[in-house]
Formats: sequence, structure tokens, C-alpha cells
Amino acid sequence: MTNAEIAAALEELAVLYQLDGADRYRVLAYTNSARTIRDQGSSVEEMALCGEVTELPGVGKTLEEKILALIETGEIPAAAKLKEKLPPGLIEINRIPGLGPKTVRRLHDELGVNGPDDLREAAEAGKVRELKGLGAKSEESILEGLDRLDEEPAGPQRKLLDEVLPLAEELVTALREHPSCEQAEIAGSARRMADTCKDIDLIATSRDPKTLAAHIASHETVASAGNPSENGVKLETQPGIGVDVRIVVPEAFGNLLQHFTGSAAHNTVLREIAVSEGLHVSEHGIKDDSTGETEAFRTEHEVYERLGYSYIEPELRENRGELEAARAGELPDLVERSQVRGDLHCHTTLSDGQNTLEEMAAAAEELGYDYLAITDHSASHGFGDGVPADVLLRRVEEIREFNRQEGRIRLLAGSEVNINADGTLDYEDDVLDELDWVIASIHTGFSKSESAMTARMIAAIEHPAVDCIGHATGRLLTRRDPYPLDIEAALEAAARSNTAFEINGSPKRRDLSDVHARMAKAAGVKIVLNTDSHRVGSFAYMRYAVATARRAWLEPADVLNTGSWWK
DNA sequence: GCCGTTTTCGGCCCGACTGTTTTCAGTCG
Repeated sequence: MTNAEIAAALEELAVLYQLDGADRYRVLAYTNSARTIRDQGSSVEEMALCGEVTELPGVGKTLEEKILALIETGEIPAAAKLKEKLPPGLIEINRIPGLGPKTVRRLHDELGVNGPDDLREAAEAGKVRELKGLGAKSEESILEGLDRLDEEPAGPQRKLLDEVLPLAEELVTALREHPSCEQAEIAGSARRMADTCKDIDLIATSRDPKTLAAHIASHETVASAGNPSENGVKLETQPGIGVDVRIVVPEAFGNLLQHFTGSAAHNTVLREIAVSEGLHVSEHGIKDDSTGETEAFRTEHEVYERLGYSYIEPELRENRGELEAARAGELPDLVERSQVRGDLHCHTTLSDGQNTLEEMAAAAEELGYDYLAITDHSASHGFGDGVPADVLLRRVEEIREFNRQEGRIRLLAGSEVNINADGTLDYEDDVLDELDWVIASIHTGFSKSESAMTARMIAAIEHPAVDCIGHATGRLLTRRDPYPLDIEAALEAAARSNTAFEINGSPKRRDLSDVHARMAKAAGVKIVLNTDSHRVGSFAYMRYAVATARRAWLEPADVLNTGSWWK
């Protein structure tokens, strides 16, 4: 059972408890533990079976028992029991924005609503507005919510970071250009460079906040806007991405930025610790119990300093140990984009790329790189663009020829070799020996068992010609789950055989993930930051590879391509 | 349900907005 499946079961139980009217802190305990479990890189099932699951923060005896029952029987008895009492349709309507568990429960108890169909019927008959505390507006928004539920049965789709960031940057520029704006920044998950974002958070300071809010609400990308107020405005953009703009006075810019950068988990724990020290943290400032005064700060550095931490980079703010490390002065010196000296994964027109070798080389020179590995697909790659061994060897000659030119980027003759179903590679060893750089990747046969996939990958890792494993888990964010793989076993093998793993910077991959890349570092495996570019424009994806590396706490020394060509 | 340098009970982050109400509960981030 995967961590995601365990987390989903606990989240479902949290919703059921909520609908059942349970104490909110009990519900919170389930939600928090679900998040912790989803964030774990290694198998929580294994931890549970070894009796170690209570070592996870927020997981105690009761949760251990429920997780074990889930693993052994496929369900949690408490959840099964609640499901008999509460129709599954209630969980469904609980997803309607503005409809929380309390209201859902009342709709069930007082109107006999068991799901979306009942709810629609009751709303259309004007029954909902008769409930105390609900009125015509609530009824209307419920009907709208029901329509949207039909449109998006899987729930609101999170957007990839590269869909969100350019829009966020455009809007923040528009804010800065307004005369009443003093400062504006992107906050939220986009600033933390998360894999996906639900919406965009922008923050700004102004002496005339209402005017600034109205200004941004009239931006050309905005489809509709809420009421601009002193505190900001909510926007819905043409691409369907929601934007939350918050505005405060300049004196509290640091507090606001810290608050809205999050994550929720980071802020919650930060505030809990602060409370135990007599301090109350909010977006407006830090209130000190001993003086009763609230102090505002212009910068985040000052906010963290006041709370006893060194400055924590946004990418680290996920409650994954950064607060403890910041107290102890043990935060990593994170790798930066400017330290990357070459890209070691790209394709040309020889396989499925859109640009020629010369064009890719010139683009990499533009970026100031010292070297670029040309890694077209190998012999058996599907889609009719495989590269037979003799064609590859001619390409190697071409690259040697290129490298004889004075003053040009150093090209590495490489390949992205397919890992066959049996763990062998699809070029002969004598062909691989001609190459400077070999990435091995799995492109087919994702449906095998975990043990088969792991054995297959370890065979490739241990192949003496393989330098690096490409997009190791095969995940496509928001579209395809990773294939089953024992990542710990793979990393152990890689550490033994001195094989690197890439962080593939394509925004739809980000593979290795931040969690896995951090495990790689702990296992002593070197990381390569790559773009897997199929056209010159995609070299810009290095930004996302670096972002994942930073979220994985990687320092320059953990990343091979911060150095000169070493082979 | 979890947790502990206020430790085995009694707490548990903070504030804005919405829709409904004349002071607030529920929801959201």
C-alpha cells in the first residue's frame, strides 16, 4: 500500500469524523498525519509493520492501530462504520466551496439530503433557504457549486508551476507599476516553487490599498473579480487560475510575505512554538504577551530573527525539519541557478527533438554553460525516432569534430538509453563505451510489480557504462502516478556503484521529486540537474530542476553539474 | 487524537470574509 493510499484513507476518515461532528482537533490530527505520511519518501507501510510508525510526528497509538488495520484488511473499521451511518454522497457535496461539514450535516439531518441529487432537488425547491442561518444567496451558490461538481468530478485540478509562474510574474509587475504600490511579491506555493499550485497568492504594500486593489482587478488577464477592499481583492483569471491579492501597510510587509508564503504546515508549527514562548504571529505582526505590544517588520529576515531563527528560504518552508535547523544554525547553503555549469540531458532532431545539434549547442552557449551533453533516445525508442547504433556512432564523430572548434562550448557525446524490461540496455557495451555520458531511463513497461521494476532499475544502475538514471519514477504531475519502485533500494545500489540520479526539470516531471532527492543526498548519491530539452526554449526548465534541488536541501557539492566536466 | 523544559490533563495558530444576522458561526487559507 502506497503512502498516498494510506494518506487518502486517513483524509477520508477525517472528513467522515468531521461530518459526524467529532472534535475539530481530532479531525486535525487525522489531516495532519495524512500530510506527514504523504510527504514521507520511504514506505510508511513498512514502518508500520516494523512498529516504527509512531516515530512520525503526530502519529500515536490510535493512528498506528488504524494504519495497521488498513494495511491488513484494506479498510479502517471506524471508517467502514461511519460510512454505514453517513451516505458517501455527503463527502461529495462537502467538496462544494463554502459548504463545510457542519452545514452538510444539517442538510442531511434536517432535509434528508444524502448526496448531490437530493441537494439539487432541495435547493431548486427553495428548501435550503428555510434553514436557519442559510438564505437565498447560500442556496444559489450551492446550485452553482453543484454545476461545477458535475464539470470537475475529480475536484479542482492543481496547475503545474510553469502554468502559474508566468501569470504570477505578469500580475506582480502590474502591481509594481502602479504609483500607489510600494512593494509587491509572489507568495504562496509559487514562491515555494512547489510542483503544482492551486492558485496564485500576491502580496503588496500601499498607502492607498483600495485603489491598488481596483487597479489589479482591471488587469487584462482578469476574467472576474471580487470586491476590492482595504485588504486586497480576489481575482479569477482567463486561464482559470484564481488569484488572491493581499495588501498591508509597508511596515508589515515582512509579516505579510511570511504569512502568505506558508506553507500551512510551516506556519502552524512556527506559531505553535511561538505561543509556547509567549509570542503570537499573524500577518500583521508579532504580539508579545509580556508587553502586550504588536511589532511589525518590513522584512522576512527580521520576522525570523525576532522568533529566534536564521532566515529560512521559501523552498524549505514545508515543516520538514527547517525550523529546528534554523534554530540550530544548521540550514543548508542551497544550490543556485548561477552555479549550474552545464546541462546533461537534451534531444536533437536526430531523435525526437525539434532543434539541430548546432542550434542546441548555440542556445547552451547563450546561457553561458561550459558543457552540454547531447543525449538522444536510443535504438529501441518508440514513435519511429530511435537511433540505431551506427547512426549514433556517426553522431559521436560529429561531436568530436564540433569540439575541435576553438572557443565553443564543450559537447559531450551521450545517449538516453532505454532500460529494457529485463534490465538490459538497448545498445551493446562496445557502443556505450564510445560515449562520454550515458543516461539510462525507463520509457516502457510501467505496469510491472515493484520488485520487478526495482530489479530492472538496479540492473541498469549497476551497469558500468551508466552514469546517471533519468526521470527515475516516471511520474507525470497531475497525469500519471510514478510506477512502483523501491526507491531506497535503488538509491542504495546507486551509492554503491557511484551512479548519479537526475532531477529532471521538465515542469511536468520534476523527477526525482524533492523528497526523493533529499533521500538521495542522505544515501550519498550525487544529483544531476537536467532539463531533458527537446527544443532550445526548454533549457529554461533548469529553473525548475534547481527549485526541486533546493526543496530537497541540496547544496552545490551535492550536484555534479555545478562542477567542471569531470570525466 | 496528539503531546509534554507550564508533561499524563488540558490545551491545541490566526485572522478575513461571507451570509446571515444585529453579534455570530462557518468556512477558508
